[in-house]
Amino acid sequence: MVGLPIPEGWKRSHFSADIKPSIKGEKVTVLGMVLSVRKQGGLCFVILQDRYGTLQVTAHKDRTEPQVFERLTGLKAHSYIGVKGVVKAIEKAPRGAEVEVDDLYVFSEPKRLPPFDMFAKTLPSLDKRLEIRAVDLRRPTAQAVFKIRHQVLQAIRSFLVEKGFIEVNTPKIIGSATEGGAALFPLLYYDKEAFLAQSPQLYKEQLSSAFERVFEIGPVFRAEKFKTPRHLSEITSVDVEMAFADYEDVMKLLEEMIHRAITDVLDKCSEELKALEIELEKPRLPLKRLTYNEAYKTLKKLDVEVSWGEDFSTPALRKLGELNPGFYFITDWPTVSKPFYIKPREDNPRLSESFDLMHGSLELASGGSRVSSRDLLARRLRRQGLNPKLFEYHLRVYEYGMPPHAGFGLGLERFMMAITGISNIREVTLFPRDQTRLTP
RNA sequence: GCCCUGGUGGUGUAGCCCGGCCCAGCAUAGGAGGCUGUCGCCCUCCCGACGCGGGUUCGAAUCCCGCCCAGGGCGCCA
Repeated sequence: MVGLPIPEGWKRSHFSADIKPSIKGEKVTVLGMVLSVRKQGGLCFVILQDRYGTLQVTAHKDRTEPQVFERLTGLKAHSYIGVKGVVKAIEKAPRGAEVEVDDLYVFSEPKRLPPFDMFAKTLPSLDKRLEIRAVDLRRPTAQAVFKIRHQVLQAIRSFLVEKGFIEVNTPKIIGSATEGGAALFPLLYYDKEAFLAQSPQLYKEQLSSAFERVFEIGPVFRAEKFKTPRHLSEITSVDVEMAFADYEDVMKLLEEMIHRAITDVLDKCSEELKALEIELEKPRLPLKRLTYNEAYKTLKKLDVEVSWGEDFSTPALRKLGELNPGFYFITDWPTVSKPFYIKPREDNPRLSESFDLMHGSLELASGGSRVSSRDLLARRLRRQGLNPKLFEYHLRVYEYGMPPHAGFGLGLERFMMAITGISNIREVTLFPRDQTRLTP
């Protein structure tokens, strides 16, 4: 029976969520995956999981066809089945209603056991689960993470669209580094050397001159050889760029965007939040804004090692996270610590119009006002040791005029970590890529 | 790349410091059976493991060396 098309009469009539006391007496066909089978003498309870949740299926020995009863009680978790039966309103049943089996169709049974139990308190190591990630994702708690992720993406998209942004996609195969540095994956592009894009940065800036407001949600690639619970080689970046705006404007946009995302998750994902035991709170706007210099002084006072002009070390960020739980901005970074396209402040060029969005000690996003003068951009490139010739394709656009613009890039997985409180980025990524993991 | 910790049945762990009491304990999954309102059911019985290679020793899961793998920390960043 494995591999056969869905047989006559076995199309789904109801989802689990539709089985309520109010439709008692109706004949239904439900399809899904078996989570558990509990036999109790002449009674059998099967928990079936589908797209919308779980449902109890019951069989009484004295009321069910003997073959059907035998087949049902013999089922293992991870079997994909169809059940025809009548909806009963039963107070003792999980959702106040259950389906009493008349007929059963088994689409597929597992040939082997997954190395974990669907409800187990103790899970196998993440490493083991990732080897058969799709099976791991059958666990209700694992699913909850990605249902929340979906809601976050929906919220971000509709928020940005409402604000007049258009969604774009830019090349992921590029001919030269976007921001310099060595953190790129090289690849062979026909007979040329090419790279996987580490950011849509330059493209989105260019596009902001044509469309004014653009955003892209897509993968970016980093070849950094880091093995930490918050780094991956491939991540999803939410990139936003806006003409006629400065960093204050886009900080406001960003905080409203995450507020909207969290609000929507609270409204629409209460089941998932419950499954993950998350106490999510809406951040209060405006978020706290801490300047780099303020943070620097605070850390210095606490005898944390800091060096002006450099990014904060991990231990320093941990300290800042202790002092500032939740979401906050660190603004006005030293110009030397930021990429060439970040605009120095007019009143003090040693500082830049830039910000990082933090959640505790975790960096979620960074952004700022951009340089819109071609000559300044070329000068900044040179000063950072980059070859302006490699960026000719980019500088060229600026010769034809460029509006002032600003933007940010938000790491979607990092944001998911902040929302869910999950401390390993792999756990909030369907198929994570890191130094050692290239499959599945 | 460096530093630190750890690898015991399908899975999660106890045992390791202080070698023999460990033909390795517990839980869960799996197999057999029992149970008519369970709800991560319950009860009885069964099955099943010391990462790999060398060494020390009368004797190694336990001590030593090498390798492999994993987790954490650091640098970098989202």
